[in-house]
Amino acid sequence: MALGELERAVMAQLWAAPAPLTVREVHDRLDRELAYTTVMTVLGRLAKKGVVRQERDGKAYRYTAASTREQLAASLMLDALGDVGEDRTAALVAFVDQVGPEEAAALRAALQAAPPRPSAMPEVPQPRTDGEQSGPES
Amino acid sequence: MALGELERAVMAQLWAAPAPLTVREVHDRLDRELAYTTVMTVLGRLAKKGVVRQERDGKAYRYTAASTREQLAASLMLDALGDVGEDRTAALVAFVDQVGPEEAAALRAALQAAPPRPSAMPEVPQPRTDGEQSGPES
DNA sequence: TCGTATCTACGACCAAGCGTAGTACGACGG
DNA sequence: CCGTCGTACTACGCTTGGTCGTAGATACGA
Repeated sequence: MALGELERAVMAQLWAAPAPLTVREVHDRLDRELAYTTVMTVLGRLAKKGVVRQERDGKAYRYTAASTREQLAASLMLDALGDVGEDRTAALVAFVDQVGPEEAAALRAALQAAPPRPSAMPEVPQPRTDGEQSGPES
Repeated sequence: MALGELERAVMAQLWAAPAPLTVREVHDRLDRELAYTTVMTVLGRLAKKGVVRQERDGKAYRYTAASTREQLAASLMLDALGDVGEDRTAALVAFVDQVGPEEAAALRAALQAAPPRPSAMPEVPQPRTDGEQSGPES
């Protein structure tokens, strides 16, 4: 689904904030000179896509990112992987070839942490793994 | 940049063919009922994006994919990684968490095959687009 | 030399997604 | 009762992708 430029900027604010933000708060934190309603529209669109969650707070809404930045990035990568590659493993090989050594190292470490066990659940608070979470599918 | 639906279908034909194809050939192989010019336009756009290369063959052009399907998938994944994640390694960890065990195994194997070496660029056709090369950037 | 079949080059149209914003309207505090 | 704040709805311009039509060059057979 891939976010647009402004959408990404908005997400950045949500990710940076420790707590849910209102439209006004997001608007104020964005450096750009935007109309209040612009930010509202964007947040609404993000909510419709499932990328952010909105919770009522009195008259206003507060918005939170539905998944972490990393999870979203991972989902997007998965999308790309599925879109073009039917041979996923081959694509992954190519991917490893294209990432730099640092990233390769990171991958190695990640794979070590999550062995071929389906239950790759460390004691880290895994965000909301019910029906759907990390996958704002396109 | 992410390809559209038709664009992907066209690419599939190019990847499936053993040799460069003309517009007509692609058109004939596509199952859909499309105007000849539609396929031509799409091929032209793909060429402009650097995803396919066109070589003159008499009056007509012959088209080839600029990179393998796997490489393109990998590039797209890289794009996704860069778009949302500034913390690339963390995103990679999340990615590993999201891929299935089979893919994880593939990754492991790929990492084993390609040790901490820089410049892991095989002799695969790099998208000859004068200005830019390895990246059908978004 | 004509007519026809091919091609490419251009331009056009439409739908969808994104950036941007105005207007209408309900709720609240003075 | 009135200004403020917040949401809902609508809209418009742009870009991109899907889909063609038309025009111009060219090759080939009659």
